[in-house]
Amino acid sequence: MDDFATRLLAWYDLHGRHDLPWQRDATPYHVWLSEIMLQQTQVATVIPYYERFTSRFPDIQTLAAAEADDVLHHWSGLGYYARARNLHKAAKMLVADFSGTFPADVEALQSLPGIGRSTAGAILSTALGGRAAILDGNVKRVLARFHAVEGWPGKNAVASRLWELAESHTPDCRVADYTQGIMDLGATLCTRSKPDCPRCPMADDCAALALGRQGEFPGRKPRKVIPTRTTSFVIAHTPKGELLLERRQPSGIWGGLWCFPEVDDDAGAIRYCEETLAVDVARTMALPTLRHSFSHYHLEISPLLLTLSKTPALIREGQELRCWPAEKAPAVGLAAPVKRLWEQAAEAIQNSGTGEDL
DNA sequence: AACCCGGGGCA
DNA sequence: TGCCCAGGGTT
Repeated sequence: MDDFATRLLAWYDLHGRHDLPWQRDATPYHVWLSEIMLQQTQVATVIPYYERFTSRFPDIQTLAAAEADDVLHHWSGLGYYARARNLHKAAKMLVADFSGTFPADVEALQSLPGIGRSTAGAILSTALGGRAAILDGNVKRVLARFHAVEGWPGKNAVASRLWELAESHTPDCRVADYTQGIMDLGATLCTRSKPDCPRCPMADDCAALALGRQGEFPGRKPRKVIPTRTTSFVIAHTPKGELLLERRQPSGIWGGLWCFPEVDDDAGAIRYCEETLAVDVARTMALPTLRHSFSHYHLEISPLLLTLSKTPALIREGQELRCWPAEKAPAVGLAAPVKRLWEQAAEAIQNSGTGEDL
């Protein structure tokens, strides 16, 4: 075991995190689920989702047998919904092809959707007793600093170098503790901003610290200007007090989730009601515009609440439409802004019932 | 407003 | 192999 691993393990025993929800009963299922949720998402955000998800889907068989809408519902607000679709698909594959148990090798794990090299390494080393390196965001930061690895880890050459280093430091024993420890170090001391070097067990040999350049590693992603797109949402309100949603395409933004029908502008919203839903619009009310940011563009959403003169027939060629009572957002997959808008619309409807005109 | 984050998919 | 895509939270 190299000195890096020795010191890291000693630090982990004293100062690492030992009480995360998925550490309580570190089954492969629990570790897998946590690792998928932790992709692109911080621990504090994940915890409440993890708790809700595991109480609804306590084991892989329950997950494999569940409805996609139910799975997406429990993912709503967490983002990157492809993760949930891949998770569900992988659960079905594990039950069908591996009798519900996880294969204990990196290759087989990586053949499952949503599991790449790092996630496979984490599952194998943390829950299956194997030896494999991981390279998540925390580990990249620790290694890039310790070895002063220049460049942005999104570049292949930089990532390859970091993987080499990750492999070389991974010990032969106590791999689970080492893996958790290096993630904990990155999450608690070797943080992106204001790293706590005085408390760091690696400080003596940290190349970035020696150079006084901790803040410069890992190298930043080259950034570019991102455009703003505008869109309008049709919030159709039926005489029964229901709101209408449409299921989105399985791929792309908010894939497979339910969303208010999307049109170009207010005129398009009226046209949508009259032509697609084939009902007249009694009243309209604009709700406040909201801005939602993606990594590659900003979306400016103009929501228009439209009171329909009668309930529309919902049989449409090639699309899925459904109405739910406005009082409560339905238990299906909803993107964060859609959920927020649903609540705003419900409030606006309630207020209009107490005398205020739409 | 800038920045961060693993993996899938496609040219 | 090298981009592009995707959604939240944090700073």
